[in-house]
Amino acid sequence: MNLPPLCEAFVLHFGEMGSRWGINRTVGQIYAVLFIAEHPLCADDIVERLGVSRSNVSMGLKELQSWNLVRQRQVHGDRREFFSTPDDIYAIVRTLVEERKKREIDPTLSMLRELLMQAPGTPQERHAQARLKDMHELIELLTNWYADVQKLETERLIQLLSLGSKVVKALEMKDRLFTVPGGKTRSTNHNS
Amino acid sequence: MNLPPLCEAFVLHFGEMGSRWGINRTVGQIYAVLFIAEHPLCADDIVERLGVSRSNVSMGLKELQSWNLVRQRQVHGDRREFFSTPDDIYAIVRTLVEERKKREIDPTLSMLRELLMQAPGTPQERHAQARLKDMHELIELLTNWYADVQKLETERLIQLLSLGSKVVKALEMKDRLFTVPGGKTRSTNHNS
DNA sequence: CTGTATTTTCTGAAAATTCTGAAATTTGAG
DNA sequence: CTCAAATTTCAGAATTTTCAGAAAATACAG
Repeated sequence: MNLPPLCEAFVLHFGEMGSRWGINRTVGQIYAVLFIAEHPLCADDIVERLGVSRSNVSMGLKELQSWNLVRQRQVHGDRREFFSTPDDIYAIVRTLVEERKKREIDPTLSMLRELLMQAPGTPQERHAQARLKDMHELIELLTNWYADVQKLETERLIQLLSLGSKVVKALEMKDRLFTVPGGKTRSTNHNS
Repeated sequence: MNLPPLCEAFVLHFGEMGSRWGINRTVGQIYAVLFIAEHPLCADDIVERLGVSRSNVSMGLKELQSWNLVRQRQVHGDRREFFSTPDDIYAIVRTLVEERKKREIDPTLSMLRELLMQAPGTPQERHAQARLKDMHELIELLTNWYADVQKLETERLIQLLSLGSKVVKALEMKDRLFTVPGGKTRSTNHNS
């Protein structure tokens, strides 16, 4: 691997981590190299840095593009294609979450919905449906939260995340302010 | 696979999904079977339902236990060991997040911290460190949010998630209430 | 302690995946 | 259009993962 030690350490770790996700090691490494690169790189730059075959890099880049995690760029006066990751790391995370949702959550949600429509034939199926219903509700709660929060501009999102659970206390205070003294505390609704 | 159609569909899907995570197909299926089971199951029950080898089930259960995703239970007057998933699906998700954090995020954070301590030798390394710093800050923001929110009881958590981004508006209102008219709007701080 | 039920570990075979070099295709300059 | 540079596809080799069945270990009743 043709990289300074610090870069190499990062790339190796990222490769390992990648393989704990569905992504294979090389694809993870390609991404890491692009992430820390000073300029967009062409495929042969990556070959040189990682010491893997040209075809392997080609496949890896194709995979990363299918995830929208790398963009293809033109360098003036150069016929080759160059690749880079977005500079904005928040944008990267948004993409990552979006894509994983699309590939893992959405299909699961449709599966669950479909199975919940069926009439259970046995007590075993009836019980299974009850469990599936719990799972479905939780996933809906989470995806609705995500869909909502995902619309915020980064600045707002950071604000929200920084607050963490303090939000709950803040809202209690607000509730107290707007609730008739002695009346029942107005509960927050549970819709998206 | 010896299961009613509805259960089988769920188990198969879960197995597929499992293999997109690091988990292998059979382990995913074992989990699914336990998740929808009416009672705790012993290893042979799982063998019968999934039609895989006894040894495979043994390995799979061991793996799931290492993730704290299944618990081992005793059935009165039976020498065999039985397994089940927690009833509370929120608890399940908490465990899942906790374990993934432990295995993926925490090691990444230490790696990043370590590399950020090093003195960059080349401009290339200097630039890499800048990128690593961005990544480190974002991960810290997210894990701090998680650490904070994770402490909430489920009821509160649901409340918080249900609100989604409406929280931001609510807080703006609160800010307005407590800000001196004409003064600069007090910004919310960015610490955990 | 003995014998049986149960679980775990081990081993090699089968399956899946990752990866490479070669061949085929695409792209664009001249 | 022609040619060379660049990229992609492909077939099979190398590697890794998964899996079943055998063997070993463990637990426990009597």
